[in-house]
Amino acid sequence: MNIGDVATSTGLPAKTIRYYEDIGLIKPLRDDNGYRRFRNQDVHKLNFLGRARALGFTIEDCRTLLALYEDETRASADVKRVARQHLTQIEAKIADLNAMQNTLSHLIEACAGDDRPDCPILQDLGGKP
Amino acid sequence: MNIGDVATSTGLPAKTIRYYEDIGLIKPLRDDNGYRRFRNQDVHKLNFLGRARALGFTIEDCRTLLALYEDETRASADVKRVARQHLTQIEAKIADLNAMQNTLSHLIEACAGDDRPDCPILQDLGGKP
DNA sequence: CTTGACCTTCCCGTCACTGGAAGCCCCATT
DNA sequence: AATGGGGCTTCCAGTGACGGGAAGGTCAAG
Repeated sequence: MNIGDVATSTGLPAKTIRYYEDIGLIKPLRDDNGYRRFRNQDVHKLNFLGRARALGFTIEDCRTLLALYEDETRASADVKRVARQHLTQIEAKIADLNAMQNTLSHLIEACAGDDRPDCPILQDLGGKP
Repeated sequence: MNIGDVATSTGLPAKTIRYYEDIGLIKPLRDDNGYRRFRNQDVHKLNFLGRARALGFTIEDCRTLLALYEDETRASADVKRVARQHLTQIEAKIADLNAMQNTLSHLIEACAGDDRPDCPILQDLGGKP
């Protein structure tokens, strides 16, 4: 399989696949013409990476998870730890965003949104005294 | 006021303040020795920027909002539109993160987290058939 | 033989900073 | 007067995870 086919089949952009090779996540073979040749295991890894990225894991987490995935002697505790740390970060982000959403939606509600200049949003940002 | 005092009083790092000048958000004066001299209006703008950034607005949004803030003839509708677009993006991010959190927390619950290799998290990422 | 779709590498740009180096400037102490 | 320490300046490079686009090689079809 060439990169285009792999891109189609995994849903990952070719650019991303090349990038993953650059940073050593996958190691496809090369044909004589220099084209990358992807084996099933490469495609499988890319699907793994795509799913892990979709869950928001960082590339470094993905590297770790992939190594654990390949390691038959892994302890599931190691996987769980990585996942739990990531979950904690996600929850922190959700909390931040919820706070922003709260503030913003209140301000928006309070704003007339007409052609007059009075605006509680700007008042708040300006440090309404 | 020199940059250090402004950093202390606004809570923004000096680096960030210099950056904001670089990209034209503020225009402090200069003393003869080349030091930036910040007027009250500069500090006020920086506080505005700090609050807008804390609400997650992009720098370009901040630029727009600051311009509206300074424009006595603004229409509050313009402010509201910017805020609503941003709120929409925040809500989209929250939805994404909630989906991740959902999936992740279920997977984590299902994982024994012991010294055995069996792991539903990796099974899921590997595309459990 | 040419066209057009692939593929390659390489370099720059993104966003909002952050770190660090090299070098002035100012004040206080010795 | 020299020194020390802090603060200030600029500039350059790096972050994460790619994406855009240029310049050029390769391949199958007509």
